[in-house]
Amino acid sequence: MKEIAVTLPDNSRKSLEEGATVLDLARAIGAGLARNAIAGTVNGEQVDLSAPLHDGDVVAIITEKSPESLEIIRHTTSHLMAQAVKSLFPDAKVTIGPAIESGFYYDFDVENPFSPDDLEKIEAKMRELAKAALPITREVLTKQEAIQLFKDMGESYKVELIEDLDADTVSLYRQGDFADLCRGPHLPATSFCKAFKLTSIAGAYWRGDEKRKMLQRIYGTAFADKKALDEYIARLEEAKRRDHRKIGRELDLFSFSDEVGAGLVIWHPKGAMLRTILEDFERREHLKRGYDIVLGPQILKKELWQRSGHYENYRENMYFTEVDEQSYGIKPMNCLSHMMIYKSQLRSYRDLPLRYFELGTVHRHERAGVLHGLLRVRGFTQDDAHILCMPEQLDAEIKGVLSFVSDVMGIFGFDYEMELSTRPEKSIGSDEDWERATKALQAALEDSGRPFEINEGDGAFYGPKIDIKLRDALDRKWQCATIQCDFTLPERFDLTYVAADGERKRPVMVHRVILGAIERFIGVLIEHFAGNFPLWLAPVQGLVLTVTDNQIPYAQKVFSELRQAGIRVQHDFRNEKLGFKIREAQLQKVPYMLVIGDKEVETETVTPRYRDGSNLPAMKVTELVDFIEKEVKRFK
RNA sequence: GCCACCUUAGCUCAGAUGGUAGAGCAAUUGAUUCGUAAUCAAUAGGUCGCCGGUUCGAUUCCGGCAGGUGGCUCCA
Repeated sequence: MKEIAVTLPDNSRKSLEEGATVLDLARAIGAGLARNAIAGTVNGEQVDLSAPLHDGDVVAIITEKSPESLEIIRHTTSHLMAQAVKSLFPDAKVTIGPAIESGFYYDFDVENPFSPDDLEKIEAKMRELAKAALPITREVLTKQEAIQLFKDMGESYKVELIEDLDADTVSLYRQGDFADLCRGPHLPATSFCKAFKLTSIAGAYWRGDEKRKMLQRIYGTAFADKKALDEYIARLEEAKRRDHRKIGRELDLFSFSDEVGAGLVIWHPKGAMLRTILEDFERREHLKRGYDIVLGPQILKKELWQRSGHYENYRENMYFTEVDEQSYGIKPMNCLSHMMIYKSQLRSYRDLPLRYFELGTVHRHERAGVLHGLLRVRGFTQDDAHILCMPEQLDAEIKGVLSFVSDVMGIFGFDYEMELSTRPEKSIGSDEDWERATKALQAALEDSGRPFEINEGDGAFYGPKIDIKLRDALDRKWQCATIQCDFTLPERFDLTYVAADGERKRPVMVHRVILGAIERFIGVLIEHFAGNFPLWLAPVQGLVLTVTDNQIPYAQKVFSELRQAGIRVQHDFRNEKLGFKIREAQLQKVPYMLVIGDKEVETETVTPRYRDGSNLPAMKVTELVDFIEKEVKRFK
């Protein structure tokens, strides 16, 4: 018998008989490894345990503990689900079923949509099939054979997929009487699916195209073992507790009203205070960095929107109002007034860069189905700025914005993800402009030292952009900061500056937001802190509590002194037991409860209790003010 | 906009196979003056999202609309 040798991850070599598989290798290394093995990596490519090895291969065994195992487990579980669906609903046509970040899904074309009861039936069937321990086998067919096979099965979506594939052969996985087109790899048998749960049903367009048929998508999740699944479910429950819509109501921050309109936020006193704190913070930070604060009107003449191209490209999302036979567009963006400010006088290269900052409230008619709490609304305020600069200043300006983003996110304790979107097929502007702008964005990203992704062809038609995304409690990504280069508007509005040589030149425009929309940012902020805002952001920093009615006169004095010192305090002098008042303050997540009983009256002090339950020593009001001011300065 | 589901008191939720509804918390009133997560009692509170249809009768069945939830699509 011939022997082959393979290399393991630790660079050791192992000799095997010719024809040995990944599983044979695992066995040769150890029985325990063979038991835990679920797949392998050969020369950098993931393969099944049953894949044969060749002389010189570099091989690694994937076990349940390997980071890459989750995707394989989920992918196989999605096949298991498809098998269950086919067995319960033989008329269902299968389409695609990948693993995703939080689990997996599979799309089916069925006559009648699935009901929640169906979900339970399908899950039960999956358990039955898993228990049956059906081996999962791989075979390779020619494209023609595969098309014929799926045609015979009546799986027209699969036929379409295979026809579009750019390959001579395709691989097919079988388990029991179920077969699916798939690249793999997969678990060796259905019994390896040990911990899964179907989570929801949704509609989804075939191939993501809203003009094509809507399929039924079933979402589920799967893990290596029950413990990990339970942890995931616990995380979901925690996310529900942190939901900004729930906390927003409980802390009385904001509301929506169908009498007012969908997607229009009503800020209550505490929410409006939180907003104001953020806005003040923003104004200070922008002034520090050389921005000028500007302010434009809410409505601008329709003709101006026609000139900018918004009327042509964005009209569907705009609100209009007509007065005295003149149509006005309610602004969906803030750029136009900023352009008008630039144009209000002749600009010299010595004036540039100009950075106009506006906390600009905009209205966009987002489609009804997309609204989501504070995270997707129809009226919102952006921390918007437009930088007008010479092309050669672009690099420095973009770096400046990125470091601004980094500073601000650091203060809030947010981690974020960055994406660079490049020139789409439909776009305007010269190759040279695009290249310069894209390079500037990329250089700034590289300079930041953080990882980033590139979305080829995903830029705006008027220029490339950097998107910065934060995650909500459910790990959904929301775009907050964005930096976009724009070649159109300076052109359309004929913006110029006088260069050193006396020539008129065209400035470059950068649109950018740091927090994005204040509404969305607050939504993410609420979930991030679960409503426990740090002292500098807390709309109510302290609550003065009396033990009995006897302390009210002194407590009143303390309360006014704190107010005068600029501390955001409220009081609770109700005739309730202290325990009850503490409980309420705790539920309101007030950082400091300032307890006043006979002791404090006598010594002219207050005893602060932090919301984590710890007590500070009794202190004078002036000491408390100093303490709070210090904490606020540390953004704590 | 599309698919599915949901809408009952301020909030969280029960409920009747069609005969106009209940709990807890909150609110109000009274008693209690009690030092670190719920004092006790009483009272009040709902055209059962809105508009149509079927029916002797609709909160319940059907249709439309509005709002919401989870997705899809979109996101200049």
